[in-house]
Amino acid sequence: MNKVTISDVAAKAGVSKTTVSRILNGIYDHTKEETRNRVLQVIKDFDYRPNALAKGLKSSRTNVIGIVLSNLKNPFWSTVLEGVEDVCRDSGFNLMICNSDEEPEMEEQYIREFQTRRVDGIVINPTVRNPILYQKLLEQNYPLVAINRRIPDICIHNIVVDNRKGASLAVHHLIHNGRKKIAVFVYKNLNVSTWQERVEGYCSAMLESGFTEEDLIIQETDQLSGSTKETTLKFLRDHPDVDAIFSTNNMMTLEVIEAIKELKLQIPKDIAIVGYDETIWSKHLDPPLTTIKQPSYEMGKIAAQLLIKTIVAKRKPKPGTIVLEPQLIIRNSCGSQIGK
Amino acid sequence: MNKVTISDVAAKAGVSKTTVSRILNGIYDHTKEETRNRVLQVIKDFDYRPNALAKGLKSSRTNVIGIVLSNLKNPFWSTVLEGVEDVCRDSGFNLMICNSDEEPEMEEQYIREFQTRRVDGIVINPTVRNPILYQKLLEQNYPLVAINRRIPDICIHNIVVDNRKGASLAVHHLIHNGRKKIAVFVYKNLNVSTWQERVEGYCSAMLESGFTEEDLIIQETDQLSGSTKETTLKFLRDHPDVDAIFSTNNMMTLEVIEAIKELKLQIPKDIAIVGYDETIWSKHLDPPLTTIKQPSYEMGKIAAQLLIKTIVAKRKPKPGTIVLEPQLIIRNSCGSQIGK
DNA sequence: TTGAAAGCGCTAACAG
DNA sequence: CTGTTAGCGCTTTCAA
Repeated sequence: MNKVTISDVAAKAGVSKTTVSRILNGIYDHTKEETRNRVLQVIKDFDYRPNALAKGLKSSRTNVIGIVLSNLKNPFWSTVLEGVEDVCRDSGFNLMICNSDEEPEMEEQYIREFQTRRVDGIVINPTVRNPILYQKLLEQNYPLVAINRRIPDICIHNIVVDNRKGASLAVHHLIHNGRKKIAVFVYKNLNVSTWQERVEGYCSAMLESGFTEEDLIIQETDQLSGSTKETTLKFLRDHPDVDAIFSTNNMMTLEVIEAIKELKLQIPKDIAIVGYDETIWSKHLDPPLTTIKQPSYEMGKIAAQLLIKTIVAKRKPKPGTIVLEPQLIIRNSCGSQIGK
Repeated sequence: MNKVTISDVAAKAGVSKTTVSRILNGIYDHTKEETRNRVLQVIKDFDYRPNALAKGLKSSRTNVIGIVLSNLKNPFWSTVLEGVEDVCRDSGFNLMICNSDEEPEMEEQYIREFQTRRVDGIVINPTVRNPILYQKLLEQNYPLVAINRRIPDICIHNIVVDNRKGASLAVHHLIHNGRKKIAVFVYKNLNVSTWQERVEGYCSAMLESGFTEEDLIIQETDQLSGSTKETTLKFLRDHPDVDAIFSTNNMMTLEVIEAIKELKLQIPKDIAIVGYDETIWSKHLDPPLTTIKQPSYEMGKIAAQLLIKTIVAKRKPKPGTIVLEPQLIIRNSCGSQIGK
């Protein structure tokens, strides 16, 4: 492969490894321009590339960060990844990626592997089921930023979107469009703050708009492909009076719509629907979907920036929770009224 | 951070580093069970983790592979990535990812960085505009597998999907559904074999079905968001007699459909449409989209398996081109006729 | 302005 | 069955 080392370069240029190293790292202050040019020329001639392993071993900085995600299939995450990638590129970092698949054991194992590889820091969408692990990382002072989900009781960098606000936006939009029986659909999962918060946001928005506890309709559904469609079918038969559904996930929304159509109900005439997450296909659905957009690219970008800053800066940023704002994108799935 | 090294473990256990190293690497043949247990215990007590950098430096194997993609946004690629990820997990490899953004300079730079980090091999969706680079990699014997696009004239591992076949499937389906004026839409890009091949497949399928050169309608369009919609609008006005469009890309298809609807034309009554790539949303479009499915997950999986095999095996697999089969998924965007 | 030398943490002959 | 020793390719005092 690439067998040329710093010694080869030094020998050829008739200088010491030290000098080459200095030049490599831009420490020009102490090298004569002449030698510098000579060395640079040799480097080019040899197509020499410093071995990052050796460098990292010595300097305990690898300029690599890791990201652990849990579901690449969801375009929400590819967008986050893009944000992270762009920042890495601009900061001279490389990126390692892995998939916890929502399993705490996998999450723990991957984090260990990342540490083993001396990755400088980690961006993670946490399963939230490894509190002791997160705590330990914090104590080790290991640069870490958790995104999308809140990690309770542990003071680490945490970047989330305001899910209560998002839900509130959705519910109010529905109410302003004259809907009277509004249900919320949510995946079963006790540990995930995002979904809890969306349901909570739904509840408070309903209550503060004059609805009562009895008006709250919360339908849980399974994340297994296809099962939301079944759930929706059954739900719609059991609740013929429901005239609006707030669907709290982008994949879920697709199945909800499918079920509605299968029952020959019309959107938005019979049922209005607000989805969560703006995707490439949202506006191409029939009808174009009104949805809550999350700043996913920004989340990735901010997370990576924050992480890299805590890695390189002397004065580390104080950990805390950064809350990003969701946004209502109005299209035609709730009726024609514009704005709220 | 994690300051405990192999020496600490050795000292504590009262053995040499060699012994610890052997145990770490599962070379149990030459260690007494008693010492082994003692060492293992110390490792656990210390929560010791070998430094992968030092290991890689010594053994010139990092157990990391790199993947260079060009467009994370497209779900086709997230699926490929998933395939690669799954194989890595099963084989004890970690994955570095980057985004060439379709720019040859970026591609070259990232490949260099990967080599600098002593990544054991690379999976790449090549821009195909760096022939000398690919050639050099081949000569260096650097493990590399190119996916999705054909690299002409260079004998490296290359995994592609049969695009002519895919196009042929699409065109024949359209013809069997009675369409007479069939157009193909393709992105402008002279270097990308996938798109060329789809157009060629369209042409041959048309010609062998009794159409003549004059019947071929090839519409190029720009990859910039929104511009395909404009192109389609203009196209449909200029070609009012066209009754079918074969759209060679999944994003493109969304815009084509949007334009068709804007003109109040009906799918499939007025215009039939076959898309390329099966996505999560294909079946939820209005009407559900008939499309050519590519085995994207398999492509990622096979690529990673092949790459890892050439990395670890003594007898390297012979490079060559592996062709995967596309598949026609029939839904309702071409009329109701089932099968071909 | 430059270089010698001592490691970073690990592996792998080679000896015992 | 276990240890000694010599590096892997780089950075970084310290000295010249």
